[in-house]
Amino acid sequence: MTQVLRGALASSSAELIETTEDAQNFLRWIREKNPNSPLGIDIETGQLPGNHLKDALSPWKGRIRLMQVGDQHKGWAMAWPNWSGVFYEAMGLFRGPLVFHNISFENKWFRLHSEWQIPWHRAHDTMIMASVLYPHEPSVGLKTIAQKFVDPAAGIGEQILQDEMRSNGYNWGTVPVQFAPYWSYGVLDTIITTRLWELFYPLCAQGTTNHVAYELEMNVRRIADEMELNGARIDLDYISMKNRELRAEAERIKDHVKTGYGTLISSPSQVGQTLMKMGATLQQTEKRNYSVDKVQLDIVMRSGNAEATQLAKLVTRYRELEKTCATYLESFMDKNIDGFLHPSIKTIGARTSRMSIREPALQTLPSDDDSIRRAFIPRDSNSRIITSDLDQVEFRMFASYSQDPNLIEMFRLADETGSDAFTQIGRQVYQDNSMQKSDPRRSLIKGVIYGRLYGAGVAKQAATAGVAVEQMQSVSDSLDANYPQMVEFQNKITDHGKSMVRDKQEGFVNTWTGRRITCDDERPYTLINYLIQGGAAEIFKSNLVKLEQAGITKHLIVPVHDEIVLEAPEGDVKEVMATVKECMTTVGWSVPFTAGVDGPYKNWGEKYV
DNA sequence: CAGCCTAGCGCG
DNA sequence: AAAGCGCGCTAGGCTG
Repeated sequence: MTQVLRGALASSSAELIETTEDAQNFLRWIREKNPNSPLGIDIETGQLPGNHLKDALSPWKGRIRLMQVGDQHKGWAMAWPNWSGVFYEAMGLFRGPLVFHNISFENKWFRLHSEWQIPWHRAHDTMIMASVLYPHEPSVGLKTIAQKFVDPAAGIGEQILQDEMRSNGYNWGTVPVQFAPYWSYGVLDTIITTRLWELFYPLCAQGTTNHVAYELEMNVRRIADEMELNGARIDLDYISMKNRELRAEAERIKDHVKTGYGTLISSPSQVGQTLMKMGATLQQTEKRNYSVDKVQLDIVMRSGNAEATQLAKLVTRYRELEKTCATYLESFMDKNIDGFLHPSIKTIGARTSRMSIREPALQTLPSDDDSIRRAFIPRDSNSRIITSDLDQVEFRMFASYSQDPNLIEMFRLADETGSDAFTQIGRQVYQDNSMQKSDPRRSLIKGVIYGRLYGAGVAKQAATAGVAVEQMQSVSDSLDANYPQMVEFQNKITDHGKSMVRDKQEGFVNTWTGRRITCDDERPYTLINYLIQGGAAEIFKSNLVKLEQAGITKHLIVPVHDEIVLEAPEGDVKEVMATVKECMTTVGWSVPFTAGVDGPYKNWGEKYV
């Protein structure tokens, strides 16, 4: 069946393979293709009959329904798995570049449902290209990007398909493959993707400033997919036991507060009103409500009013229980598949290129106690958990950039003697060689340094540390006296940003890979943070590539900004730990990036006790 | 009822 | 002169 596409890209055509003759025509078309010109690949998936609609997008739960292949002008669709053999044959014939928009999606489906696997060395992703080239774009989805760069009408296909599906009562699981709007607009996506490649590839090919970041991101995407597929094993017995216990306590508190005060404990506005009636003083938020966050409740608890103190205590405890149960334990029970969590890793999650993880948010597990992390266990009883953290990666990067000789020497000494960098600074700044890591002055130093990296002023640094501004100012002054080039470098970056904004240009920094990160016009002071946070994220990503090259991708579980969690069979633990240490270390900077390796553990929580 | 916003809170 | 950076999730509350 042939369709001439309407609307956007009107001169393009799409064909559905329904007979062996169609298949032969498709294979002839593939053979005659110019191998230097790319082939776009896209799939449509759906939930299994009787399953939930949301399962349509999960490679662990859904099924592939349609495969589409196309170039800038013409594309083909074929039902899966009926014509999978023809697809495999075509992939064997074509040796040129393959282009996807969001390769991670297709990759995981191919990994779980296909004999053919993506040849990554000649694979491209126009979504990753867009993310690297235009980090400020709010959305890099195919429709949005195509409307902007290919054809303002590029979104019409999806709209027509949606309307047609609705009026026929179809969804992604039930729509017949032969339904023309379905397969023809599926084909259109490959045509659009190939055209995006034509626009973007020259901007990130070898020789361009974006090339290093693009290659890094393609590699990281492949590795992140393997982590998603590996999954994180969780202890369901422990989780349900813990949840029952904490839920019961939460319900008791909730009922008690409802009957005792007539207040819905989970409602900040009701809690605020009740506390005010009890005579507490609360800060107002921008809206009319009173603020009842942790800081305000702490103040209430210290104010002396017994009744208000009691309620504040209950609210604090309730929130802790609610967070633990809802965000973590129950979310894990809901999302696990056969005892494994397969989170979704967005490899360019932040504008600084940091990764983010969803469903569930495995980067935000509590670290002040072990109750959640101990739910994470190795995949089998013979394996152990290992973790590796970069040592002060952002501070080290700041130090290298600053080129401050005292700071560089301080790190050299700290690494040589195996001592903690902030303690080492304390010894120098306070002229006290007996200073230990537990010294309270250490945390002030750490507060000033990270506060600066984030763009905070001394007042904010003092407030965060809970000390007087004068005290913080004196720490800050001492640091500047000892390491003057730190603040000079910071000023250089911010001043450059400010002057760019004054000249009506975007303020930006280039990270060490060449990646360009822009700031909001009114916030040039964020550039120093972007440079460091972005650069550190890229160091960590490079380490992931080294881990893959060392052959231990199958052991990777979850990345946490500057930490990687792994597992390994007990017998291999020693060797894996040595490999991890090596891969997580980067030399060649004025201050090297070092890493610790911890374990082996029987669960992730053992690291936190 | 879905979709969106805010307040609040978890992490590096 | 000063400016806290970056995320995801949940409950309550409001809107269309």
